Amino acid sequence: MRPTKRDELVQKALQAFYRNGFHATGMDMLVAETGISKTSMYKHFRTKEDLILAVLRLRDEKFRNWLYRRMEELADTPQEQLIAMFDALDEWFGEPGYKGCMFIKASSEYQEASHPIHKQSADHKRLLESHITELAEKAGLSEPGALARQLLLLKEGSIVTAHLGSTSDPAQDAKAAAVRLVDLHSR
Amino acid sequence: MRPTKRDELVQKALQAFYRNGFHATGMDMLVAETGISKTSMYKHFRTKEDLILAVLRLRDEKFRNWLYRRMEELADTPQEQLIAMFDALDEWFGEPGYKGCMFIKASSEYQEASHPIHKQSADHKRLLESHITELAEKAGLSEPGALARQLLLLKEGSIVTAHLGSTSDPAQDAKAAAVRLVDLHSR
DNA sequence: GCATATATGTACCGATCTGTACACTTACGT
DNA sequence: ACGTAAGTGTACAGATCGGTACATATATGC
Repeated sequence: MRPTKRDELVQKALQAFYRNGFHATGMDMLVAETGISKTSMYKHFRTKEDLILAVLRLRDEKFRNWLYRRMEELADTPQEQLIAMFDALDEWFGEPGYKGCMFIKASSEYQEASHPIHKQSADHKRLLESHITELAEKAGLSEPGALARQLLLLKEGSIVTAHLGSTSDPAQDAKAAAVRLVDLHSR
Repeated sequence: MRPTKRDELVQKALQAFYRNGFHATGMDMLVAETGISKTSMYKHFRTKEDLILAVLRLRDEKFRNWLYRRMEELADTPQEQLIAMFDALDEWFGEPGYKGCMFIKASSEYQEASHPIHKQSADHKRLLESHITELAEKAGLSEPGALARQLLLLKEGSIVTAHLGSTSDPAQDAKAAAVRLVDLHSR
């Protein structure tokens, strides 16, 4: 029952890090953008790294919730939901402030596999894989694990491509490929 | 006919940036790692950004040369070469110091689409798309542009996934999907 | 031999980085 | 009414950032 300051900080820090990157966003900039004093920040989080980890936890929760819900809203059956993932992504790519995947960026700035930030980003991807695999199982598709991994490759590829100044529509390209792959696993 | 110092700097800076990231690699670290004096660096490049742009130019040249050549070495026909791209990627992912795609990382640290570093990273991806599209045309496959984009989504996805602590083998997953997609375009 | 170009080493500038110290204010529970 | 918790503002430490100044060394071309 204590939402306020700490959560407000994490939420606003999320936006700042997403917009500017992790190294490029200093604690003083966070003070300016959040209106929260630096003393308070360091009372809640011992280091900048701890704050980033909290930000990534929030992002993981928000993103997965959003994606899963949107997939369910857009389609009824598990098989159609797998395809609808790319319609959801398309919506995301079209948002004004779209700047790619926060976890890909985190792992780009903290590259060592042993780094906590890198590990937590990897956790996010693993949770996604579990969920998509389950969905492929529910859909009764063959080789659900392999199919899920392939669909997620299309997802990651489209996320990156949508951020890297593509002229085409990566989500639609990915969807077209996904339709074919799912079809091949449905018989 | 003046290879030496400048090229040596760019080459060693490439390794340092690839290993540590762009923001995280300071000019003093480059002095320590390259053995080249800071004065010399700033005689060749007016700013760190200029150096990074030169590094990305070198990376673009080296990477595309390597990939195109490897695809030709691994397969004879254009159609097989498209598939062989994923065997080449597999070799890359297995290298000791593999840390993902330098251009994805560059665009993660310099996110604004208008930023020169971001734009140059986008150029690299466009050059790849042209080449793969041409290859799909030579192979006589239907909708070569769409197929090329789909294969590149798999490529980018596997590059990211290989860096983000995947337990599976992203290049092989991508290859399996690519085989199916190419097959669907070959009739 | 000597000018010129290219390299080096070191010291430094001002700005910014993460993180801390300290004195002050506000709100709340009992 | 009063103690405690939580927040604020400012100033600063120590390190590092990108970039420069300046004096020196080394090589090459004519």
